[in-house]
Amino acid sequence: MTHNPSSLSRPSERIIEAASRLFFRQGYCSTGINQIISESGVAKASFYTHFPSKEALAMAWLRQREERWIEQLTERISQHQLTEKRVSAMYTMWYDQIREEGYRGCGFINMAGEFSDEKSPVRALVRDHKERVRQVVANNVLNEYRPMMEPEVFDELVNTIYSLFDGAIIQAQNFMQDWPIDSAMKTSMKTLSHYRSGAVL
Amino acid sequence: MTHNPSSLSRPSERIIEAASRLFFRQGYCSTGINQIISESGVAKASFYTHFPSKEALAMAWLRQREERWIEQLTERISQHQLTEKRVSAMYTMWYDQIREEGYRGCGFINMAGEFSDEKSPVRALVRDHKERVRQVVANNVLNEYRPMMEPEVFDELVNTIYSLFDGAIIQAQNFMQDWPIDSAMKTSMKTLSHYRSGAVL
Amino acid sequence: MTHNPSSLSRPSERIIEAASRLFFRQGYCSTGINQIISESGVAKASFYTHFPSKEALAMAWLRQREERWIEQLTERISQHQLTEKRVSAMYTMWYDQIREEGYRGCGFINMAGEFSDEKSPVRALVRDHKERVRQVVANNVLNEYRPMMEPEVFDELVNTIYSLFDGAIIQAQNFMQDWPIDSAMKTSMKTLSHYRSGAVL
Amino acid sequence: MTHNPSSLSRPSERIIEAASRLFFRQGYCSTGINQIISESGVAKASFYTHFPSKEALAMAWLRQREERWIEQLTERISQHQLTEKRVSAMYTMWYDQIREEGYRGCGFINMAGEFSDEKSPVRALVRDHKERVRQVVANNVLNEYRPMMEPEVFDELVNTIYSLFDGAIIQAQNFMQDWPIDSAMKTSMKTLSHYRSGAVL
DNA sequence: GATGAATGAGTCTTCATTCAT
DNA sequence: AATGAATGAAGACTCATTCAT
Repeated sequence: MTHNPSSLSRPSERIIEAASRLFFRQGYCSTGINQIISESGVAKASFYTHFPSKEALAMAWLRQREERWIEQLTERISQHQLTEKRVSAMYTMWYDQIREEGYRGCGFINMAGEFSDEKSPVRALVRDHKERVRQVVANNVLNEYRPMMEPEVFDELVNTIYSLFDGAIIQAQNFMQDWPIDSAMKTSMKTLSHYRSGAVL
Repeated sequence: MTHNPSSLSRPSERIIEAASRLFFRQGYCSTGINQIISESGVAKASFYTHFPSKEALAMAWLRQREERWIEQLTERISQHQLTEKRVSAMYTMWYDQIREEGYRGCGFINMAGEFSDEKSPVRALVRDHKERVRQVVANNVLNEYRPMMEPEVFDELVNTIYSLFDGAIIQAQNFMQDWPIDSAMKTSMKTLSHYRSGAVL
Repeated sequence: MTHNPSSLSRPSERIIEAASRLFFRQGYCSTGINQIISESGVAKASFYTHFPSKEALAMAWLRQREERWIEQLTERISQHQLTEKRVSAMYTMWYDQIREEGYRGCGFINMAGEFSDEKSPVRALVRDHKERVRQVVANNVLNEYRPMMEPEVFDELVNTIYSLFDGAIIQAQNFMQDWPIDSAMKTSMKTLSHYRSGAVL
Repeated sequence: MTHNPSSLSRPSERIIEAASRLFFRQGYCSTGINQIISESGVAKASFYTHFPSKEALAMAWLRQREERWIEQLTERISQHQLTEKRVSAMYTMWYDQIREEGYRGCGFINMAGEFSDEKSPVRALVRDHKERVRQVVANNVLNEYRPMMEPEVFDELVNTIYSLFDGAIIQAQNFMQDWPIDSAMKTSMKTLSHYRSGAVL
């Protein structure tokens, strides 16, 4: 019966949807509660019946983003059997993002940058996210390689691929160009083949 | 009458000194003008006689930081002849930083994260800085390798080393641990040897 | 399912019980509806089915407090026959209160202080309470003295004893010490003996 | 050159003047910063350049009131030599107040009632004020009696007179009538004569 | 060059209350 | 009778900036 323009019926969903857009594009500090409520079409007090604080909303958003992000990542990866294809699937995810209007890099990293206290729960969320991505790299992307080498060597490989990935995201955000992604993908491929060939042992 | 060691004579220096500390540790948005003037001991109006705006102060700080940073980087690098030693000199610079109380990653990247408009002059400064670091990698660190390979291959090498470096900084900030630095250094070394051995041709 | 000792079955009772605690300890203005409903375990809308407004709740609480207070006072007084003992019974009631954690003086007086409009029904309730206490002093405490003196002298005695009592309560709250109670009790005793001896006639 | 309607040139004075009126008449909680700034004609931010918080303003007001109050009290007392006249001078001060539009009792007591935490600096101010009044009673009002009796007896007398005084103020506020003042003054006089006649030794 | 005072617009959050179910 | 959701108005306070001296 309710058909408002933002198309999401439940207020808390509309709030998160607005926060998602605004926190990601403008940053946490630069986005005020006023903007969030005006764009989500709820009253200020209504906002606070759904979220105890602005920070709590940020965390709700990050949790949702985490869920969807991991879901999308694993789904894309699972469409390939070959490890190399899986690695490149990770990067093509970013290719799509980077082309969107107003690319802003990794939402998690950006949020962490605005919470200087490393004990902040937001920082913990970001750490958890990054750790989970690392696990996806280990268990879903590179798992085929695990039996081929010593555990510490495998861990080293995982860390390398993962660091290349993160560095590329940052640099792509910084330069607003593709080459960091390309470069990291190429290096990742070479690294893979070297580890596979046993050159690193 | 006040002669503590950190008190600098000229107001504008004291302001930048305070901004340096506060912008880096707390972030740009989370640091108010009031805190800056109170910690630098100047009157509010005096601040605005030295800097036209908060953003201008941020830029002045970044320019100073850029200068000192490149200076320190090139100096450390120039103390070694061997390329491998030079690469490891880059990383040891971060080892020192990461151990300081309240490590906050790369000040430039963090600032860029708070200026969402990619056309902002602050963003330009950050891009310039990162580009300049890339040039240091190419001209001061890896220059010995340049004649050994095709230009595009050399560029690829530079990008790889540089991306590994940036990724490590981010992840060290995120996890507040050493391993990303270690991992990136190791991978850098291997990458070097592979490129040197011509395996990548 | 929740069966803690302080949980009362009927919602309106639980609400008054919470209000009693909170209004008394924190004051009327400083206590929000939210805290009252959260501590009484009822929904916000349920609160308003039982009480038309926050002020109405305050009045309900004061009425209950009035009832219990007078009841307790008269009961304590009635346990003694001697007028002096009865007077001291009034004060020992406060001795017990003053030793409780977070003594806050007279709940009625404190409420009156937060309702600046003297025409407010809350103010009327407080006036009624104080008048009733005065009547207890006249009819239950000092009644033995009434036939001994002219009516206006008796009224004077009643007012004196009662004012000493109220002054002591205020000062005990202010200084958080016993001496005002002690002092007022002593003076009350002396006053009694003087009036009895006819010195005041 | 500046002749604004509120006639006080300096903003901080205008703010305290407004606060004085509003805090006293409406109470602390019921008076918002917005009302204070609108009635004193300063911008919100200007308020906060003069006072760090609402509570700090309340304290500034109480300090000013304390000063003026003690000043006025001692001056009135000093106009009489006879102890009985001095005591009655204390009470006539209240007679004047009580007749003003919107009598609200003792500003200090009312403030204390709104700060439930007895460790609050406001509470400390109120305690200090009341203690100072007690000292005025001892040193300026009853000092003539001091050599006539044992120290503890004198203290007892002081406490009694002072408690009668405070009780009268509260009750006058409560009933909005004169009789508590009359009654307390009469009792004070009798108490004086009894102590003087040595009846209490 | 330096400064204390002033400011409009904004910050996040809470208020007591009402509505639809 | 009970409730989860919604709200306009107000709460205290901070923002980066400007002005008169």
